[in-house]
Amino acid sequence: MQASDPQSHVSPRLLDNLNPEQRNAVTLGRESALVLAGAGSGKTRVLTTRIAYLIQTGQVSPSGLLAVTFTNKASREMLTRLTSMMPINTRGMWVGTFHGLCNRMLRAHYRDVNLPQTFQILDSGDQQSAIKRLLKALNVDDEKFKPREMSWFINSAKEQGLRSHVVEAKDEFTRRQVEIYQAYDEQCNREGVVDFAELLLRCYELLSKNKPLCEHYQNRFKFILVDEFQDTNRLQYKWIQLLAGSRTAEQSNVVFAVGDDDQSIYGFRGAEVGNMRDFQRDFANGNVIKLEQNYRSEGAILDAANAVISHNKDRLGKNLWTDAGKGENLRIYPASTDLDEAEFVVEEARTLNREGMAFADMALLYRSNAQSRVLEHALFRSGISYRVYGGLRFFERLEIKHALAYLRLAGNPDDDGAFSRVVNFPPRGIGARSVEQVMDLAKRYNISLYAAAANGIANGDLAGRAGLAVGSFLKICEALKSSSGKVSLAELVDECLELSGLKTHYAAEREGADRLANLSELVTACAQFEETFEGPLEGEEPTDALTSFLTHASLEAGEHEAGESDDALQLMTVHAAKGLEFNAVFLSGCEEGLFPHEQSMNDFDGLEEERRLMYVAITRARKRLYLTYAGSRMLHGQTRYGVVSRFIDEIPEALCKWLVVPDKNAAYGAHFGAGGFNGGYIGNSGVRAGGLGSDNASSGSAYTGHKQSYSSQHYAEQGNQPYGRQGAPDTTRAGFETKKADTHPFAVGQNVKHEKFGEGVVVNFEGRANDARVQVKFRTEGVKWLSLQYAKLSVL
DNA sequence: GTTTCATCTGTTTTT
DNA sequence: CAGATGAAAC
Repeated sequence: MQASDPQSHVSPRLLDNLNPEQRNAVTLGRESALVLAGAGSGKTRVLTTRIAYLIQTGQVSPSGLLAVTFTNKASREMLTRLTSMMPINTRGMWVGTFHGLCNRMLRAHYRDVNLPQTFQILDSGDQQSAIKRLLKALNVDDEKFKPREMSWFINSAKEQGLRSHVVEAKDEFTRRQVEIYQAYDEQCNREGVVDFAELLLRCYELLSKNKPLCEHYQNRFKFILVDEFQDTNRLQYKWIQLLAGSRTAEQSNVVFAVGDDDQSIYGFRGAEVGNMRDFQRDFANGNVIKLEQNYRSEGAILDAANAVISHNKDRLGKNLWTDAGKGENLRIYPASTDLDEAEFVVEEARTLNREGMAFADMALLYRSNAQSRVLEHALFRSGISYRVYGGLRFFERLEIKHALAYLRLAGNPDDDGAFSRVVNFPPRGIGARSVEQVMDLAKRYNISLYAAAANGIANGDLAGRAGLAVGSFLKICEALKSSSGKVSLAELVDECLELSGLKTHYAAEREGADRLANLSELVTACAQFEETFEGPLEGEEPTDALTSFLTHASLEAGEHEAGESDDALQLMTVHAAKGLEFNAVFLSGCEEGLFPHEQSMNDFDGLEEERRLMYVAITRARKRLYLTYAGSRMLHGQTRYGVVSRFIDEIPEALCKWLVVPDKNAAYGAHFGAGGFNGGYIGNSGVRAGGLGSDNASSGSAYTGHKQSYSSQHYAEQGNQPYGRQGAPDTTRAGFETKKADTHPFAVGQNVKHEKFGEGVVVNFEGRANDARVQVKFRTEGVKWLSLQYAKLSVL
């Protein structure tokens, strides 16, 4: 390797435009290293360029390296970039997520791990229902052992590499949990299914127990690259250790780990930041490369991020810098309510758009999904197109799950989860009673539900109406099973939708149109999948298209990729935004209890993780960042009063520009009337420094008379400590509702009465003055739009 | 056996 | 507030 300069073989521009640290990382020799890559420091670029570099310099063949990421998106991105850098056939390369790669190994050695070739993967929902089913079968009180908590217990044990027989049980309760854990694993084995954590654990055990096999992989993967290392859990760490080989340092494979401890935001699901420290000890041996130059955000944004994260105690230490200018200050908007916050975002996004920024370059972020509702509502009314990421994904939709359950049964009749999901869906006269009979039979003979049902009918245990109904269900499954080898995947699904009666069922249902559309989307998805589906590589176990598709459905859940074309504002949680960047970012709900979330703010680790989450949020923005919070918001059906997030307080005042809406009416009046008034709020820096009183008084006559309004009251009362306990929420509330009454008397939620339609409640409104219309949900007449000008509507 | 209504509950992030 | 579950009506 030293004989000839390896760089001479490298394609001409591969290493261009890399800064010294990046280049260092890319061209590193045969040694393990930890790359501490700050947000926006070109992490993915380094990772992919290194792969290209290793291949081009002949240090490794494409099949001799293993690159593992955390998300499907990241691995796809890696492959895309790689193919754009060099002509390469990525098929056969071991690039994927932890779960994807483990799945691949388990499929290849399914006999060694005691799994059926067609084993299926339980997603978290499937796992939950499996546990519920188990608890019922064991006659365990699911109030005392809640399925949620049980799945947490089981998953965290697995993520630490612990099987039930080695879990320590200090008390009776835990002992019982361990028993359930064991029973759960037995159930999964019986049914031939694995959950997410099992995928990793089973693979780890395969390698650790099967020395020749482990050595085979160790010999193969000379270079191992790990993305988002801070998100790895203990089991993943040990898996990497196994593959790296625990031989002498010279012989051991090279592990190149890239991560950012400041962006570790998955501790709640078992990720251990501590792995980064351990890695330095076990692998890198002090070999740490820091990427600290940020190419994404402008100065003020970056400074704010650094300031916030500096409050964390437990850090490896890293400070991002940029040679971009200071840029704009962060804009902070204290909204009166969540509705006000949403309206602000709408107005502001519109203004930015008018000024030339595409909506698609803006993101609206929130801490928890529940917050998106109000925001979406405001966007919907404004007519701005938007896209929500996350939420329920394609393969998680109920109707899709049902259809997939039939397909799973076609592939593996022992899948009791799938069986119970659809025995009586669509309803075919198999009630709880009949299902119980089948379950009893299954338990008595220790066989699957499917087998029990078949036996029961054959030997008369299951007779009469119940027997007939169950028989018809089994017929459907058999028909699908016999078709599965013969027809194409898409045809099979089509047949499944017909035979099962799902199509008919949803066609008859009042609100079934969407579900029907999704089902036909499923057929399309199958056709597409089949097109790209390639048989096994040489030496690989053949996997049929059906099993592959079902695996794909569990592992990838189907991100929404439609609608890329139109210019839509992007809505997502902060977690979902990790790795992305936008010209403008709105971070909503910057309130204590929400962000930091109340579930996390009480313990030290939780709070530090929340702060890292804040750091992630801030560093998503390139040019402009808005932080908004609301004095009150609806949460779980009741109004909650919030105070500004401590994280905002951790941002130096000099980087902030406070936006205040002194009076909504004045702002709207100006907005709709005179054209010149832009936005309706006044920039105010130094508010928190205590200068507000005078600032407020001098900033214009338009609103000085409205001391009632939330913002001014807020500051007037609280001076330079804006987030003390909320003093007078009642005034706030009154102020807000008065405002509503001014626009028209029928606020959302108002109970009203109509001469013809009777009583109802206002659910929406639009327009103003003469052409105002309200949407009313009547008790008996359904939902109607009414024009206030004509409809005789009275307040109740 | 199925539908509907009412009550309850749980609320962070996800491969 | 919404989704899930359970009890009573159909």
